[in-house]
Amino acid sequence: MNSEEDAPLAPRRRLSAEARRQVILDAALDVFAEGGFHETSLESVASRAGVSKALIYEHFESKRELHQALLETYVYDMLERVTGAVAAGAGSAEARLQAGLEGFLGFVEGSRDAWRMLIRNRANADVSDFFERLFDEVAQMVGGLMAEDYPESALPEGAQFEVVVEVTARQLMGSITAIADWWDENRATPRAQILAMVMEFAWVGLERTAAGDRWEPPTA
Amino acid sequence: MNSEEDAPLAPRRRLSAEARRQVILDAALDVFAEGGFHETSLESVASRAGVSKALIYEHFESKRELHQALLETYVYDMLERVTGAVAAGAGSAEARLQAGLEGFLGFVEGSRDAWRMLIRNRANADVSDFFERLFDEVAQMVGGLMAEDYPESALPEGAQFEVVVEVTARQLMGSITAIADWWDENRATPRAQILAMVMEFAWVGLERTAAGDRWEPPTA
DNA sequence: ATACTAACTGACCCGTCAGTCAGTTAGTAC
DNA sequence: GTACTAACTGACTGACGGGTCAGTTAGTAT
Repeated sequence: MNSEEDAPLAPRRRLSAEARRQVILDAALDVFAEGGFHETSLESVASRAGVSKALIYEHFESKRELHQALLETYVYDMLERVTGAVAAGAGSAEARLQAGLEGFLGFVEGSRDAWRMLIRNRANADVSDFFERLFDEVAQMVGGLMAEDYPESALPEGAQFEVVVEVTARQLMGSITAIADWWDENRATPRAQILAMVMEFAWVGLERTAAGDRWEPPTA
Repeated sequence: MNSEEDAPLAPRRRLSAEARRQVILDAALDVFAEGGFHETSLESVASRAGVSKALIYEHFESKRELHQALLETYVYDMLERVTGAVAAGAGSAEARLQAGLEGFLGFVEGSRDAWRMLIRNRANADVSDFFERLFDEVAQMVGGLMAEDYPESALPEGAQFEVVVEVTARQLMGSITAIADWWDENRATPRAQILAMVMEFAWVGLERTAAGDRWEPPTA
């Protein structure tokens, strides 16, 4: 137990509007990261920020707006990191995936609470909108990758190319978010190892799918 | 709009305790499948069941107990399907994964609302306990698979074998649940196609990881 | 000192919801 | 019919939480 005041716990009296707003945002991130939107009361945000609930309403119109302000901040941050990394990456799809992943893992590592807030609130409509945006990025990358090599002949019976892209991108995202989720609670593992494990599992499958390999049910 | 009464909407008057309990459970599954635990009121369960809220308390001690009764039912159902299929599957790991997947997809297809209830309530402690149980099954399978072939030399620097198993199993589960989630809202795609796409993406990576393939960062 | 403004609060309102209880009524037994 | 039981309900309570408002007080300007 630290008898010293933890930064946001005692920000006593009369800050500028700007500064107070930030204190509230930090407290809210903290609290929303622990539970879902509905499970979290504004009162708990207020007490975490060392401030009365009424003051929150001087800075935000509603609980939802406060929540969205947080999303906006971190979502842009994260999308930038990922798409920035992908765009800056060298030409090969493998290098681009790697770069995007590194950007993503960097975000999870650096903004632990923000990441928690996102996964703990997956059910929230605003949050799932965000994941959809991120998904679009991933799908575009996968689509680009597959468009290069994927032979018509590899399509499963009656399936459309777009469906294969979509499903593959969903799986990729599913495995990556699952690992980020796990990593968040097992920080001992260094980032480079996580990256290697994702690439081993996901890249291999992705590459072969993109190249048009088909899986045949083993004949019993 | 169907002017006929939809099954659970008009179960008028004086059922046996047994039968009424079932009506309530069905209604609850329906309603919990739409939103989270906290977002769903008992009043809405009651009106869905065509019954007063007080009656629910004749059959269940609390909202939580009702929710858990649902989980218990479907969780056992699902675990049985998956582990049963895995156990019954032929010897090869590939065949066992395929069988488990088929069991899983069969559950998602046949118990749509139950599956929705599970993913919409992922944040709920009871539900995540369930996913952990399912994960244990998957991890055991992956562990068994890797134990056969995985060469010591393939371990990333300083990583433990169990970590590689755990992370690989998490990725596998992540990609499978992501696809089930998508499939739930895109039923046009037949089950066999979903199966093929998972096997193409996930099995390939899994197999190679298990065999000890290592991913090397491309030299820039 | 006085006045002014903007940060800040305590106490309140009101809707919602889990959970309770005193009864009412449908079915059954005689 | 009467009596009994078990299914069932309406009207309630108490807690909680989002949102409001009439003020109070810290800082600043003159």
